[in-house]
Amino acid sequence: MSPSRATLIEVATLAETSKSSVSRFFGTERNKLSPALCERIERAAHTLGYRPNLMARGLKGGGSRLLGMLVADIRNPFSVALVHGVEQAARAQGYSLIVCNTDNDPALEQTQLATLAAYQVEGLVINASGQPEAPLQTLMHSGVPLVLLDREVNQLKADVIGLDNAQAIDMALDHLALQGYRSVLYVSESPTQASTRQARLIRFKQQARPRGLTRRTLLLDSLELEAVMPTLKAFAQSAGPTAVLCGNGNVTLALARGFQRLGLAMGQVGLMGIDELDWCALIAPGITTLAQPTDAIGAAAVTCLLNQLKGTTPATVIHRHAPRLLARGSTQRSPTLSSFTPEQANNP
Amino acid sequence: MSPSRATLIEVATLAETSKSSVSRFFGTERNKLSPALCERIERAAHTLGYRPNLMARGLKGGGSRLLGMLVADIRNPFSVALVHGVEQAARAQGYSLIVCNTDNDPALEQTQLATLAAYQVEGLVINASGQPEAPLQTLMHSGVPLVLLDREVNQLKADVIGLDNAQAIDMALDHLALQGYRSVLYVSESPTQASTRQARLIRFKQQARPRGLTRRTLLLDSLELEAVMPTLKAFAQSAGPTAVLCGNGNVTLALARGFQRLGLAMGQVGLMGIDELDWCALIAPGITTLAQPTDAIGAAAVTCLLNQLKGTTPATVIHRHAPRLLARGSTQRSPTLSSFTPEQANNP
DNA sequence: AACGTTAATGGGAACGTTCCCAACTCACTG
DNA sequence: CAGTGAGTTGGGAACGTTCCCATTAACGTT
Repeated sequence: MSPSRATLIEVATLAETSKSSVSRFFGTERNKLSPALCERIERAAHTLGYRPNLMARGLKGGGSRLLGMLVADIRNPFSVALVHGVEQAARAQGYSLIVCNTDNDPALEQTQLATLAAYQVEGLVINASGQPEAPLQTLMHSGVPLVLLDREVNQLKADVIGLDNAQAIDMALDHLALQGYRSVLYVSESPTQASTRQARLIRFKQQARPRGLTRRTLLLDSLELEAVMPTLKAFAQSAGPTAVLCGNGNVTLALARGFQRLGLAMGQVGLMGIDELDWCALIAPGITTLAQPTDAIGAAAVTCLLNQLKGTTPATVIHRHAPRLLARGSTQRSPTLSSFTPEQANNP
Repeated sequence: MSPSRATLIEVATLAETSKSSVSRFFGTERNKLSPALCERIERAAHTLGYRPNLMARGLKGGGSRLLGMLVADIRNPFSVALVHGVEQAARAQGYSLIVCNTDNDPALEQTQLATLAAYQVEGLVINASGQPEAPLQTLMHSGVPLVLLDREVNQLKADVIGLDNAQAIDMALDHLALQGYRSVLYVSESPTQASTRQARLIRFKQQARPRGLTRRTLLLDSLELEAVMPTLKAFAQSAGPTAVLCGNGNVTLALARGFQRLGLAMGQVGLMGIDELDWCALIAPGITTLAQPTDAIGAAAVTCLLNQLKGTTPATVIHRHAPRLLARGSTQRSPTLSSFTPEQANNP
């Protein structure tokens, strides 16, 4: 009834050879086989529809060819872009990716980590939501290669790959200053858990004044409109040409809502965000953003992982990637009167 | 140096018992063990930091506790929402999910399918990008439970779970008619590959006229603005209050761009989309959408899969889920003059 | 002609589990 | 007091691979 999957041995029998040879054929030693045998095996495998059982392979030293990835929030488009980059790079190297979402829940994160480990992944890409220092320490100690993506974990001495946050903040401030804004409000979600948020916030505090900008910050536990409005309202009425800088995509969304609710004209009050989103070019007059090179970051993570696996360090992996500035109308103080089009908005 | 993972046997030795008992402890037969033994094993496992090797378990009949999911386009927010729903439900049932993205590439789809099968997944959730009929047929035949998500596959006799497309189109048409539009343009990506697109298109063609609506369709191979503009321009100038209905989220994005480029006022020319997106409430005056219950759909898929696994069919799984109408300004012909706010826009 | 040397193959033992079956211990029954 | 049965426990054989080592054949070299 159910002709459950063919096995190595069945192929061997049909090809009139031994399991060793068939194993070699599907492994890395195909060149050690005579052309004749190769062809017999090929044919047998094909008629039986044979596919190696990766579980069995993973069991015996051959390696599971599996990479694990932990994502803090799979519904965040930025995270998804990272997943996409990592998956693509992994596939290119012959690895599969098992993705676990933690929904920003540190407890769930621990569970998922255990699960990933249980599947004998050969390497782990971690976009942490909490600070799972202990379990990761254990994992590293037991020889599992490990790369942190976007966010660091406290004391953990591991490779971290992500945006060059300092450069990003600098670029943002330079752009805002150049556009004539004199006072900047930096809005971020609570930076206690995520290293990236801290790094950006600190850099902002250091670098605003040297550029002649008055600075102010707003740290949010919730992105509800109610949490945003009072500060935004007060800030919009304060002195000097003012601009708001958003620490990530979610914040940009929240503030775009805030602007709309207050009837603020983007540009007149500047609005700029880190992370590029589908709709940023769409909302008139277009929201200026710093786009992260997510595919490159994902690929770098995989490269880094495989380097660790091989023990070699052939190509240097770039840990801090530069963002790309997409300048649009939301940081232009006096809008050109020509009608706005997405095309114009997409070009810096 | 690397105290690689503890094994069942090591735990058994430390607990001074047999591997059978330890296996029972971590399996489903813990109740067959005496409390004393349980505690010894518990302690031993804890001091050794033991975690069962799921690869080994998967090898011997115990089941891999792995579910596979194939996603057509992981960068589509709708797909991600489905992944989230499936993952959540799977976890609740003690299963892990391995997600493979096919980037809408049928060739890649075949590869990924093979990979998933190679990992001995216990069940498969397929959001097809092509028509991988043959490989799926094989898979089903070899006893792997299988559920199609959102899209059907030609001749394949398998459960399909997704939106009630007919109801969705009916709801959209009802809404548009009620709002006073008389002529509707339905825009969809090429419906050759995706059953969902076909179903919606057909229903639209059937149901528009009975509601007194003049109908027109636009099928797109590309979502580039150039492909959209001519038809949109012509349609906007045609007779009767006109409205555009978008077949999915991507199309909604493309048409929002088109409206903007032409300087069309949303509402005056209606705009409505299937799939809810972050920014639909944000773009003044808010885009009316039909939201899919993605979590419910994902959960239903898992339930369906597990029913097949158990052989029982306890609870009936709803295959056709109803959408939820989010009425906003983009389908309101004469905008109320009160200032637009997202809050108002979110309530039907 | 006897001897390495290399290339191509085959046979078994692992890998860490689960599952089947056997064995042992009790407490009860007849 | 043997016999039955349930409740526990242990021993071994799988599962489908890979890897190590042994074997064979073929080919030069001395």
